[in-house]
Amino acid sequence: MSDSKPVRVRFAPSPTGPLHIGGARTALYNWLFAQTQGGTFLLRVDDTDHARSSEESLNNILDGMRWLVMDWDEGPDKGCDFGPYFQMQRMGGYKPRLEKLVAEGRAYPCFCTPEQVQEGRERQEKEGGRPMYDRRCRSLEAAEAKSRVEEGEAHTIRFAMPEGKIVIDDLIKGSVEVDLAEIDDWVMMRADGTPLYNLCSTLDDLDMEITHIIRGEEHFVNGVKQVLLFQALGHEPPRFAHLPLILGKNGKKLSKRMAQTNLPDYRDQGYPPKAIVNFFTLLGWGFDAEREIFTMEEAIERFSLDKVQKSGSILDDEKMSWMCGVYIRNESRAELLGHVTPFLVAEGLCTEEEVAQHRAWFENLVACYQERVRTYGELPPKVVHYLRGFEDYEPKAWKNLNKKEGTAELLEAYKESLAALALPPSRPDRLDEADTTVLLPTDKVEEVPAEGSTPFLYPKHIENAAHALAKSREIGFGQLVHPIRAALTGSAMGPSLFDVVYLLGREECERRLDRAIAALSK
RNA sequence: GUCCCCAUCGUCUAGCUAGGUCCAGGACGCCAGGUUUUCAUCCUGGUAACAGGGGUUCAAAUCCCCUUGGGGAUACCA
Repeated sequence: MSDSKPVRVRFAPSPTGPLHIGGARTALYNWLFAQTQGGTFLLRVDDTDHARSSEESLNNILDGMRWLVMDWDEGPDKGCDFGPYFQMQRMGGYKPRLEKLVAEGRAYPCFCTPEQVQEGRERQEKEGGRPMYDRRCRSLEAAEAKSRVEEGEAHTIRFAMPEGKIVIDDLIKGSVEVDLAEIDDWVMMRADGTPLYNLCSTLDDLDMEITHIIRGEEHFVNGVKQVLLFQALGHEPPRFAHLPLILGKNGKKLSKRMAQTNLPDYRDQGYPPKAIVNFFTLLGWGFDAEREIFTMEEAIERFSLDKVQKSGSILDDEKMSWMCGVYIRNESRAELLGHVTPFLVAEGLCTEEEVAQHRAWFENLVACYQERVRTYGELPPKVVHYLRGFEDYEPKAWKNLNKKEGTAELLEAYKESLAALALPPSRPDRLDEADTTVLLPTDKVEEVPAEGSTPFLYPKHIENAAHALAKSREIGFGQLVHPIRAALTGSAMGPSLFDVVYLLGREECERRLDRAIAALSK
């Protein structure tokens, strides 16, 4: 039984486009399986579709795998015993065995043109049968075939399908009986002499001692062809596990219309890779009855192929989004800032140097938005006003400013009350101590020291002052807070207002209050 | 069309292998409350499913059959 051999699995993408999320999940399940078995996970590039393969796609796939932290034990960039890991570089091994199969009558040259084959298919379909190659070249005399080949006549090599039935014992689908008469005499080698997927893949899996082939369900019929080829070659085939597909919201095969299908897009928008991996692991497999958030280490402890769902699953991007939020909320402020910085820089809001210089302030800033974003990419637009100011008041904010008579005067009073408080200075004169001593957001601060006992004012103290002001003017706290938020941020939403005041610092708060007062008096 | 696979809340799933503990559990979403200076987070509660029909059995979400529905495959693509 192949089970006794050391487990070796492979992810074998064809570099014809960016890494698709379906492919990423296939890779993930292979990786997971290898981990659970203490086996080897290798990456092989199935680039026999030379017309569509590109180096760009290859790099894209490799980057995507690395981003998801699925490391491979063997692959294109690693020197190992079973290389090379590009099929196009393994050509030498294909020809002799192909010739042997022809000599044995297990494969045969076919001189039909694509057009002739197509006609044959259409005719059969019209007659109510299955659209298959009519196998006319299979009955050619061996000698005749040989001489035509030697004369250089264009031909493909087809596999001579045996008769009868075969039972595939799929690790996910279970036993499936297939009538061989349903399957074409498939082409192993093109007329131009280049080999095709089912040939290369089989030979490579054989040579690389692959024990388990885990891949998408669309390959199921290929599995039958490959088993037959293994047998024709006199070898025990590996075990197969065909994963159900990921479907779009309408239950149809996932397409670009329905969701993002390319992994790089998720990375570019700032989805946390761990959340993606968690989510895709869960899509088609259940951790247990109660939990859906888990680490890969935990998944490895209990992952098994026979627990994989047999039916396709619809990608629910709302749930994925929720899960991303969970992961972001669980990050430390330093991790969060590390992940967000590239997005801030890409938006031109700051440079890496600035972040490094004012690390404490930036950590406080992003920490205030940690519960308000689900991807790293959502953060920059929310914090742009701290770094660049804002152009116009949002309609809702403007309404909050204008709701009542006397708001300008109220803002003036607030500004004066601020003058009495020990607010930290605004950037660029900000002091690091202001943000290393006082950590935001306040609702995560457990204990606030008494006012005056520390050199820096806590947002809580700023809030106390605001309460006092509201009381003295006999207005509700909300009546005070809403216009101030609008004046300070141009928006009606955001973190605790006094965290905002703290982050902005004295001069900037005064500036923005003045601006609002001026705007109101127009 | 033909062949293969699948079928639990709108969605992801637990339960099905060894039928009773399931008038079906969790999560996302949604709805309603609570916390709160807004938004978000958080907490509480609610909504909602065994596709249909036949069997087998004392007993079926769990086993069998049919129907229906969905998916995949039918390339000198992978």
